[in-house]
Amino acid sequence: MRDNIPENAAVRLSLYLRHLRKMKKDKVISSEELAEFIRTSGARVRKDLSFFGQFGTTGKGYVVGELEDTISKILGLDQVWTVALVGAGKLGMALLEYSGFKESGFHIRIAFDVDQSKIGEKLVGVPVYHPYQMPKEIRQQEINMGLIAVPAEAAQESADLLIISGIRAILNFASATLIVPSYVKLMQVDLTSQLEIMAYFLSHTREEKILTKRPKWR
Amino acid sequence: MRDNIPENAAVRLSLYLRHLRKMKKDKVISSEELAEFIRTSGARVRKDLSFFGQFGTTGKGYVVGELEDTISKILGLDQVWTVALVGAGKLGMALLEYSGFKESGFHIRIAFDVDQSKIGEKLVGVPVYHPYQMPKEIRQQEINMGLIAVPAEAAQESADLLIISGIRAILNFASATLIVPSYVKLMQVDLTSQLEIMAYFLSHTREEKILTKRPKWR
DNA sequence: GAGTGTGAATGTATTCACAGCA
DNA sequence: TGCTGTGAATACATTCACACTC
Repeated sequence: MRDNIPENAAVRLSLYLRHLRKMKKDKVISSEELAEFIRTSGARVRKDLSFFGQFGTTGKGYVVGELEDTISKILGLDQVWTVALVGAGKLGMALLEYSGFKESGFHIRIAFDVDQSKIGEKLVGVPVYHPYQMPKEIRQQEINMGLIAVPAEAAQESADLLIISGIRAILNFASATLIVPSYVKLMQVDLTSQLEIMAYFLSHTREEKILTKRPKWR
Repeated sequence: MRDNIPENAAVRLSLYLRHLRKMKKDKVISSEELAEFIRTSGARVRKDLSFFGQFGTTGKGYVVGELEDTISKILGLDQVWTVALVGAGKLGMALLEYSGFKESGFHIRIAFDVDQSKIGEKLVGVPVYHPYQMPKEIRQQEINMGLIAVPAEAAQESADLLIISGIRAILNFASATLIVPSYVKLMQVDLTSQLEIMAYFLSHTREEKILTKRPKWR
């Protein structure tokens, strides 16, 4: 247990969890079954879990409810995480209105924007401040994470402010490559980049590949 | 050149491109400089490019404008890509309104929704159809890619319809693990999952790590 | 001299395969 | 018998290091 955990074990754990949540809590599931859903191997599932302990019953599998709790704890989801939104434009508003966050224990508590007409108001129940108030407000309200939804030009500045304010995890929606210290976890959601990758795939996939590699599908 | 291309070379190429676009076209840049921006090594940049040919000048580096064109071609961005949106709710609308797509050569040409009040209308200039018209319309209008922005329960169904309609690249925003044939490129944008990964990071990063691994920062 | 292009060396992730247990 | 947990084997990705060119 726990020699060295693969970089993206957390990614997979999150996916396992998503699947487990949809299942009956008292069902028993094998690593192979769970793996199939996430498009990986049973061995990978077992190894991912083995880094953190032994949760299965030999010869049986894993009890769904137990495993769900275990993974939740591993991911740190046994607490509420507080989130700050930087940028309350169209995208920012969509994020504020997205209910999925709260359901999963992520609460957007505060927003920042330079638009004077928004400052002092509440948007979807969330108070809006000017960015210069970030260090003070984020510390006071003990915010854990930041979402950046500003234009690309302002993204680095926003990140710098968040980091100065003590934030150690940032989800960036701006189409900009941010530079952050390595003790900050930066994740990127860049739609244009994703489409470009799909374009690459479409451009480079030849018919032969499609025909020869056709797999079992559902 | 071109023995076997790493899975995520396309991801990095897209990032290189983003940086090059911001630079003077006649500047010459070394692999090391380009790498620094993207947080990788010069060797990795050179290797990524070497899969596709030789584009640099020994002893000098790469001409920004030329490299930009080259990478654009590699990614298949020398054409317009047509996109279908499935689900015209809040998120769908935000996607329709997002101007970044068109700037990069991705045009949302058609949308699908089950909401009768939207069908037959145009949203942000894009006509809305009922999903049952997908196979016909997508073929007729020669759409290349699909965006799924429906509730999780309807996501698999939407994917199936897109695939039946001939779509080979799907960007899924629903919080659902979709099953698609391997000849379809599926990319996932799952905000909840991203936040969970950040929670994991925050839960498992100990102070010692922060202190010992402190790096150069800007 | 400076920096590309690339085989060889290293490091990391995934898969294999099986001992051991319910 | 069926499936976990895990070392060993394999595959894959990254980095190193240097011959070669402008």
